[in-house]
Amino acid sequence: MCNWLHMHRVAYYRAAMALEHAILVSLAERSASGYELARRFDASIGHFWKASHQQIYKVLGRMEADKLVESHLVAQDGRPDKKVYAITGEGRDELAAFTTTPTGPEVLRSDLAVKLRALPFGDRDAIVATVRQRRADHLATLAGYEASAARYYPDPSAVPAEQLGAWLVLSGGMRAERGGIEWCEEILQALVPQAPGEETR
Amino acid sequence: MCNWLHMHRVAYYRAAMALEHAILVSLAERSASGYELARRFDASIGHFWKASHQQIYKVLGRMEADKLVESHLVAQDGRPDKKVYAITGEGRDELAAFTTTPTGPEVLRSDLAVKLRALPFGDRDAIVATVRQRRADHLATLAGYEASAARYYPDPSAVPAEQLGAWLVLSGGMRAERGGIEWCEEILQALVPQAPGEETR
DNA sequence: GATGCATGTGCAACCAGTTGCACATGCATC
DNA sequence: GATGCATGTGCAACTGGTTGCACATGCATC
Repeated sequence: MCNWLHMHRVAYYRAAMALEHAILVSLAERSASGYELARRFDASIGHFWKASHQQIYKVLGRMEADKLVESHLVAQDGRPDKKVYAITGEGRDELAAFTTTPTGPEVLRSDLAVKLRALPFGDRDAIVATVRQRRADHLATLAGYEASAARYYPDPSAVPAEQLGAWLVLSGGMRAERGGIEWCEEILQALVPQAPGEETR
Repeated sequence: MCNWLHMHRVAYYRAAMALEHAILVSLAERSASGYELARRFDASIGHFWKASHQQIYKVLGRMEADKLVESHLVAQDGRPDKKVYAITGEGRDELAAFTTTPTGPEVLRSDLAVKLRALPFGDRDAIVATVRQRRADHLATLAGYEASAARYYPDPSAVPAEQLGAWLVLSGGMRAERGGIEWCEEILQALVPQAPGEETR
């Protein structure tokens, strides 16, 4: 029972709705409640696609109306009931179709870049502090990724086929963090020239 | 004449409104019409912060109401009149204040990551094609950045202080593109194992 | 018994950005 | 003269996402 609006949306906006597809991937791997999905987005997928629980519930509702997922209530003891969502056949079709659509160039939005360009008009020390913070964030995120990598992919040259995609994503995440760290260090070198040893924190 | 809404917005949303700040930076460097700003966003700043001309006109209108910028009409011959915007003192204050606000971790949204995680549920060849396209896009963007770098910063070790921020942004852009290219190549190696020479396109 | 916390679902208001469209000038080209 | 293009400004409708809030269960802790 697709109404016109639904068809319109699927036809024209598919490329822009990656949150739906991220949820479909997550549910294709394992069924989950909205709450569990939100925590997965905090933990693994969320490193590459953030989503609040409110947004997830909203999208899940729409996806259920679109028959991409279906839910059933599960009673629990010691905790509130939960609504477990599972991907449908239509959802799997949509996910497969998504992989065949071309992806436009990534949109990157860098607050830090704007601040750097504002260097002549702003507070140099504050910007340096921001860069140090950013560097620390990248280091912490990288450490988390490396722990995941060591745990789940101890031998990167022999990743099982069904985990290859997830491994490549994690590897890309580590690359991005390392690149971010190097950029921060280049910036600090340029803005705070001093003995390299002092730049450890 | 700040109304309550305005104060509310400035107080709570400053960190999230980087487009305004990107425009302020651009206008601090040189006054411009909306049309010219849109082209700058296509050319230089836009590599790190996209904005359509419609969005720019909308934000400029709000910024003028907020007294961050001011405009005057300029008649031209052979072309339509234009409305040239200039940054105000208040705008410069706002820009300086922006540089002192902490920046949260960057939100990255990667369609490609979602597609990679969808590998077991989708079309491997189509994903490979997407990665090849992405790699080509990164190569083209990088070539553009390198041309800018060679032209405007022939000696990276001696960048004038007032251009340092812009140079660091450009350098970060090149880093990001090179990182993206390497990631694409890692993905292609993993998905299409073959003689390296064949992976040139 | 109150307070806080993890679990669990969701609405309402708002904001930023996209898409599609409208309309205007003046030049160059078919 | 029509058609297209670069220049120029902008509105209306919509979507994706954020923020703030509400409400519920049951456990542990003060």
